Amino acid sequence: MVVERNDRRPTLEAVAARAGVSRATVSRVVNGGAGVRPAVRERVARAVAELGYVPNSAARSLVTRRTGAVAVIIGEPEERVFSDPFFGRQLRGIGRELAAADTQLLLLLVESRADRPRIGRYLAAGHVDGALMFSLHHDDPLPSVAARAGLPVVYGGRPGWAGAADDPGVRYVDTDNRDGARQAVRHLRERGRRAIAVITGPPDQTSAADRLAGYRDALAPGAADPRLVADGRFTADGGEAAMDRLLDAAPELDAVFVCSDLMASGALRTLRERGRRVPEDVAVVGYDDLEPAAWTDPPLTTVRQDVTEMGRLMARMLLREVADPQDAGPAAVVTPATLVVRGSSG
Amino acid sequence: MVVERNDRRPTLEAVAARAGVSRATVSRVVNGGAGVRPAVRERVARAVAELGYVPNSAARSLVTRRTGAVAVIIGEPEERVFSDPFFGRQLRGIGRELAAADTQLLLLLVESRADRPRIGRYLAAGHVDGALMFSLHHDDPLPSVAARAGLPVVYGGRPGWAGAADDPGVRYVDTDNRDGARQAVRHLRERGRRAIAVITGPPDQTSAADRLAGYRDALAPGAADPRLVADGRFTADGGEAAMDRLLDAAPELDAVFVCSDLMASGALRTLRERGRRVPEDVAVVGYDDLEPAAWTDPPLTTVRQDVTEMGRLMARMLLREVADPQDAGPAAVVTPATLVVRGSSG
DNA sequence: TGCGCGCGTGAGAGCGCTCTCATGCGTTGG
DNA sequence: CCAACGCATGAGAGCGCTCTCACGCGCGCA
Repeated sequence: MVVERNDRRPTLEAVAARAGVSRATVSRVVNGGAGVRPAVRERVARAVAELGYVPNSAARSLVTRRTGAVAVIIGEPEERVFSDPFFGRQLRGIGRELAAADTQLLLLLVESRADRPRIGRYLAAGHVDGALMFSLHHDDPLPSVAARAGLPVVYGGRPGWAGAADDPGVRYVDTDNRDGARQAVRHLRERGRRAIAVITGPPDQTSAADRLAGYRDALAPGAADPRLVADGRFTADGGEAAMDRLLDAAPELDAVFVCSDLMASGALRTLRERGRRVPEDVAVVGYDDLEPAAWTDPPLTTVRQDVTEMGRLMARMLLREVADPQDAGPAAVVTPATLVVRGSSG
Repeated sequence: MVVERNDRRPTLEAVAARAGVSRATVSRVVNGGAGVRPAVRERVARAVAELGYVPNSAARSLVTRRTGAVAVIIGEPEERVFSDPFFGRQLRGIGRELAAADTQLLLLLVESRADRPRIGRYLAAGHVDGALMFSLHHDDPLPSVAARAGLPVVYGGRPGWAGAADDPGVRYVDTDNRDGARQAVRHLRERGRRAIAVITGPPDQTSAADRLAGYRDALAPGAADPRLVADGRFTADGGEAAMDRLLDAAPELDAVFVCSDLMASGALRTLRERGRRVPEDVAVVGYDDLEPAAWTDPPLTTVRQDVTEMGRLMARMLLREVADPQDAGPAAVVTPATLVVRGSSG
């Protein structure tokens, strides 16, 4: 026997019938109730409550062309997303800002290559009013899918593809990586260090490229030395290996600017193993100011970025564009970086 | 000057006109193309490609009553979600299973109390076909909101409210916490331990309650001793404090079963501080088998649960119910727990 | 040659909502 | 006392899609 499940949820029509008014009036009440006599509004509100009416989002967004939701897309495998406190803090900022605008945050994880088409379709199909994108490789197809669909997007960090920085249609929030790096290196120079090495991230990430540029900016004229540059791939192990290579190539180095705290933790390990004292023999400055940075021995001097605030800014930018695509507002916002001096730099 | 942005995306109508067929035929092609002559199908496909047509999800789900998306709801603040590898691994299992069914995973974070109504509305409004819920407090309103909306839900871990376990309408995937605890305690007894203490989690979480029950099951008859039970609240600090209390109350204890690895790390700290050797004086068994468990000194004997597999099972259960609400299938699945013996238990 | 059948296609209703516009009522001012 | 106005309400179109049903064509069979 097939049970006829009549679990159709109540419609506007049903509420209207119960309250003895028209659909239009119920709609008005549900959407704020302006221009409805208090007595009627009251009656409708009661009917809504009694039936447990909730507007059907599909029907509503079919006509309003709005969904009240925005997607956050992180192009990293779960293992990184769920172990790096960076994303958590950024999401907190985003979440708060969106909640204030009564907008639902949908987190979409892009793990494998195969996820892209599905997510692209999801975006293009109009499930969301906009998207925030992070950590996409420069050849990721999602930005162009979004652009073709006319979907507002704000990027976390300056996107890497050619021309992105100058395209006023590409909106992003970034921190001043270049200046942060400059501060770090200047600080090392002020402490009297002269042979300052750098451990960089993957050159195809703009944050890594910018930090390297800042390092070069702040170096003494003529102090640039290719032996003092090593790629640590933004991982702890990579940092460890890079430090090894640097010490082999340039044993005389007396400082190292490491472009992420994670890599710095690896570099510290190598320095300890090879008997270099920090900061006496080699001063170390990291980048990011993750919590564990303060736990290292000695505590890590590093560069802080206000990640939560960046999240807020991204959300605000997106909401503004969603509300009014005409009103452009700034295409990019760059937040300052601050040096946090601890023991590792002497 | 206001630019008339005609960025309306192409509709079925437009594709139909271009291909010289009716809307119905285009719809057929878009949805698989069964019963359409190859030549026509080809023509339509070309028109779709040329116009970059993507079906409007709102219109579609208005009639199909399907969205092709399911929500994952985690009732924890971001800081926990994004630092506990547990969720990441579970999400990987879920994500794989959903991707195979071409279903989009939406992660909804519930941080503050104020988020609930919005999320409740999101679920009730029909944005998703079903939901997976984790870590909800037993008084969380979301389950009842979902139930009222007729939304299929599968819980991660047996839900805690009264009667949940016996209600065939409540579906969940859990691990056999009770048996895992039994194995742990039995193992300690086999190693000759007699005064076996336990550090539990919050009693309102079913996993904590079940593990405590398993501990009691496996104890020697008459060996139950209230001095040997302490609540560590599932945190490292809580475990540290609980161990302190246990040693004060029952200095003769020769083993402790700690209901989570995190708490065990705290307990190990206390034992070291108070000069008890592990495992010679006090044997320790944890629970969860998080990665860091193997890093402790000595490496932690613990109980492993296949978290990724649990995620898969949850997703599969949900998809099955979404596909056919009649076909109930099992209301609950309990996966086995396995003891992993390392150095801390002697 | 005639009838019926099956298959490919189109016409059109309807999903649940919003929004415009018309309508009807009460109110005010001349 | 009537015209004019404003405000609350209702009627109805239409958002973009799916799906049922009817239609017409070509075929096989009697």
